[in-house]
Amino acid sequence: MRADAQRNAEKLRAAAAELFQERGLKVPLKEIARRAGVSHGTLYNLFGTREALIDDVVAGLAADRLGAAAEHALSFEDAGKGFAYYVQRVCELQATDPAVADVVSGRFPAAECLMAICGQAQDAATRIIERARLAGAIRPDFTGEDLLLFFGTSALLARAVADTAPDAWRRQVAFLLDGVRTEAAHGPLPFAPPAPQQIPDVMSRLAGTP
Amino acid sequence: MRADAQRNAEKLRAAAAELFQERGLKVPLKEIARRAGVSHGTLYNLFGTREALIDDVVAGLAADRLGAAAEHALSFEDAGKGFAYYVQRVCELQATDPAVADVVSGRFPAAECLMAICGQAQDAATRIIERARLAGAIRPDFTGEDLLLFFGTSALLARAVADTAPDAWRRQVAFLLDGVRTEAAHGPLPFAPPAPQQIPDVMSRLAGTP
DNA sequence: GAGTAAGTTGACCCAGGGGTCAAGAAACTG
DNA sequence: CAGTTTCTTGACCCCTGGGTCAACTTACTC
Repeated sequence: MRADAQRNAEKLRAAAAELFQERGLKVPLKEIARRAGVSHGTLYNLFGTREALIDDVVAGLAADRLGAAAEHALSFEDAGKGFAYYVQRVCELQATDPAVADVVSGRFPAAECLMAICGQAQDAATRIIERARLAGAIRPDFTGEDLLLFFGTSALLARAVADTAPDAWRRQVAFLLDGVRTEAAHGPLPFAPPAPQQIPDVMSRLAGTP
Repeated sequence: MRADAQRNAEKLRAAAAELFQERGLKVPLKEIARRAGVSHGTLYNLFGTREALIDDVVAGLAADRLGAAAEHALSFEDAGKGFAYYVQRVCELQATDPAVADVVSGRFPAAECLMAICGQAQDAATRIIERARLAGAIRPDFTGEDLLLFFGTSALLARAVADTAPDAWRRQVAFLLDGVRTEAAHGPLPFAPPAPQQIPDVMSRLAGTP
């Protein structure tokens, strides 16, 4: 590979990393090229497909973060607390990084590494749930699939509220946790709900252009 | 208005009603015209904007359904049961009719009648929640805004699972209800979770082209 | 410092959706 | 039935995004 190609690939990786993190994995490729200061032809030339770029730029990072979350969750003495930590942490990652949200949601089935990560995350989730269930901390009929669906909706919510009420998703997480754990008590809710006048904005983002 | 224009408007209303119900309120207008057997120019001519068409075709229907749900919810002796009914019923409406889902989500802020309905639904929700709270059936920190956000995510989930696991959303509703009510007991979950092999499909729909 | 291989560019193609409008067709009206 | 008004049509414009490729530039090699 020629030196200038190497440089361009680097510029493209940097631009992609930025844009993926800002706006998710389906940012227009031409925009990535623009930010990298390079023709979009070059992007296609060096990476071929969006999936390859994603695998190259995002996969490792996402794997690290999700892996760390799972590991930490399993290190808790209290399996129930570990479970709660995991759910919150993954949602937090999704909220702070749209790219991670897209990874967890499996939005790009064609990106190989990414799907592998997705699978690992799912396995981790299953283990964490199983552990909490055996400890009697969560209802026995809660499954990994339930959690994944929740993550999917939570990712969308987090993105929808990001500019308006960036912590609104935390309340939904709290409802889920309270709906799933066996202990009766409701903990106090984190943060206030969005103000009524924020709702139209948030709702339209939720359903609108993702 | 000329007789043929009247006829065409009727054909367009019918086609729009069908397509809105099948695929939600952001179906391409040209497709509506195509199904009506009419040029898209005629659609623009007779209705002007998508919002006008929506107001004309969907608003009344949605208002009726949501209104009936609210009314029935308030007719329950047990305020907590009324609340649970309302949440389930609204989600059910969203699941069976993408158009209603879009109405509840406020996806089209420019459609006047529709926004009015949205406001009414919100008021109803607030009343139902307030009643349940006063009866001590739900946690006191749960608000109408929380419920609306939940409806927003639930609409997306229901649509995502529609073809694959059409009742998967019911479990998330159950988690919410259990997370929100003051009684300790978890009811049995409605339906099984989606099968693991269904998850990729569902997740990609959740995040994918809405 | 040529010659050659490698890489870059931007004009170009496509599809899909929103929207407009001059010309032609159809329905009323007297 | 002719004249007038209303309505319809489909070609046309816009835009965004994905993707390709011939012609040009640049870097490496001898």
